[in-house]
Amino acid sequence: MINLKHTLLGGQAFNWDYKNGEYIGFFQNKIIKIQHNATSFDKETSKILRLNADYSKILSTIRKDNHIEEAINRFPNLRILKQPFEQTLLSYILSSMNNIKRIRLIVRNIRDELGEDGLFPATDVIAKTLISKLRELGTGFRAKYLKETAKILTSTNLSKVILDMDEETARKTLVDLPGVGPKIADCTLLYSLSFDNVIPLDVWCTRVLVDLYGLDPKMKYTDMSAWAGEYFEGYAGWAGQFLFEYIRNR
DNA sequence: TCGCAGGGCCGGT
DNA sequence: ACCGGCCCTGCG
Repeated sequence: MINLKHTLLGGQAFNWDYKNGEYIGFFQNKIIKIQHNATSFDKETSKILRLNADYSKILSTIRKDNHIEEAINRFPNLRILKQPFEQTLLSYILSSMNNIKRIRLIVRNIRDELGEDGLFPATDVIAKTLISKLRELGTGFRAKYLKETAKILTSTNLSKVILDMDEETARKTLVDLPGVGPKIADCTLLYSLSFDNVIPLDVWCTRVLVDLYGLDPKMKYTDMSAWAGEYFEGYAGWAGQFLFEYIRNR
């Protein structure tokens, strides 16, 4: 059984709700529903949930100490999602200096005011929306970043070519976008592009690495990231997700 | 109540 | 490399 609750409603997606026994996710081109007790999934849902990932191998690789062990036991069958690129990137632009509850609210404001039929709006719609309108929806200082990045996505073939890039090339490309720094780039690399050894170092994950793993809090982002990547041997992203949920819910 | 902090990033120095 | 500022609001 997939841990749908913590996978869909945890920290890696902002577009799912739980209602009447089913999880409902809104995307730019479709609504996806998953029964809470589902044991089989259609092709599309399987792809999003990454059912073909070698879960037992991932777990056996990252089980390196008591902290991660506890986190895994606390959130059994937690998965990393594979989410559509543009919506993921745009949503995470809203995450900077924000909290999850409010990010979820803003994402819904954008859906309700700019989207149609309950869908998240197409990227070109966001690109054409006035900054003032975006600010009305609660985006704050991120409004111009959201619009500018949306404009770049609609006027280039970035969304297509990034799918064939290696990790470093993709990261550099992402960081060049307005409102996208190392953290948001890493979220996109992991939650959409499936680079499993990328660990988005937000305040929570940094706190874990400092408090539980003894890293120097003054370490630079890239150094801390490299440490985690080596320690968790290819699956730092998965380890980070367990630890993130663990520390946020303790 | 009130001040801090929230899945950071940008621009100036 | 470092640091102040930033929209807005949830939370203790």
